Amino acid sequence: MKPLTSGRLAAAAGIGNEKLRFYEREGLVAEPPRTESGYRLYPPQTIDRLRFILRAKALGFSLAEIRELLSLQDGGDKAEVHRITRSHLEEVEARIRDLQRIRDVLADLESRCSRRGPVHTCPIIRALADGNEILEESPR
Amino acid sequence: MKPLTSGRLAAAAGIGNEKLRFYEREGLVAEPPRTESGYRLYPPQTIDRLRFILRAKALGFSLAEIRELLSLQDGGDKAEVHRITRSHLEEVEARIRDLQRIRDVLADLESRCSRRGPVHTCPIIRALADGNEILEESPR
DNA sequence: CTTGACCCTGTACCTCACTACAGGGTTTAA
DNA sequence: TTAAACCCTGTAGTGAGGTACAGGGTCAAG
Repeated sequence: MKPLTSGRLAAAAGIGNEKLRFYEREGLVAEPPRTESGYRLYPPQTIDRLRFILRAKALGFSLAEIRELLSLQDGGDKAEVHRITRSHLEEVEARIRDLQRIRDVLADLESRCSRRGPVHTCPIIRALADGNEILEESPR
Repeated sequence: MKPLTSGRLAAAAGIGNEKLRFYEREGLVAEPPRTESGYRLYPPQTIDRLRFILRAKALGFSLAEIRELLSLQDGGDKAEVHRITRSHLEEVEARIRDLQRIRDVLADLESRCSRRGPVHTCPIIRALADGNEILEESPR
């Protein structure tokens, strides 16, 4: 396969040209060689690198984490990969717990609110106004 | 109780002065009367309004949703309160499902990665590089 | 040889919810 | 009376992850 122009590479990865340039600025994709006239010519493996990025994003890794994972990909420390994954997993689990707490409160309030009558009798509004049964911890 | 200056009100609600001004600009807190010299003088009930805002935030409502809830608080439609809560609840539930899917993939990959050996044999890196067992749906 | 599709750089803008000044004026306690 | 502590306005910056031009240059088909 031959080198790809930025447009072809972006299309092959299913992203836009600007996003590709953004990833280059962010150091996720290496600066490719250029033609005489300044056009970027990407080696075809860059598609795999982009796919790697997109999959990691789908798993909720931040671009900073992805940058780390990429740097480990070719000859890094397995324990490091582990550490990053573990840390991300813990964050995800914490976020799930936060959201479940929120969901429980909301579901409870909702179920206890009859759809009729004056609004100030609504448990949702009352809970917000009076503060009973609402929690201290912060969601992100 | 007497009217409060912005600093006292902010302190009473446990927030900073600038945040208070921000909420005023955003229409969550009404513009209070002023002294001759332009100082804001808040009616003491404003503390309750701020607490309402903070509680709703703790439940993950956006400022736009909170603005709606506040406007319904004094004489709105109960069905509307319901609608907003329901819609937020559904969002929270969707987010939980996304994160659980992510958690499951991460936990599985992590458990299958021995901490030794070359990095390219690590299922985490392999999954990202080769794309097997990763999902299509996007998290937000 | 012209037209349109492509590529370049740089900068500005988007969302969300703040946060941080700069450059003043006012109030209060010692 | 003077210094600290407070208040005002307006504007700009943060972080994350992009998106959208403007104002050019280049390449391929007809």
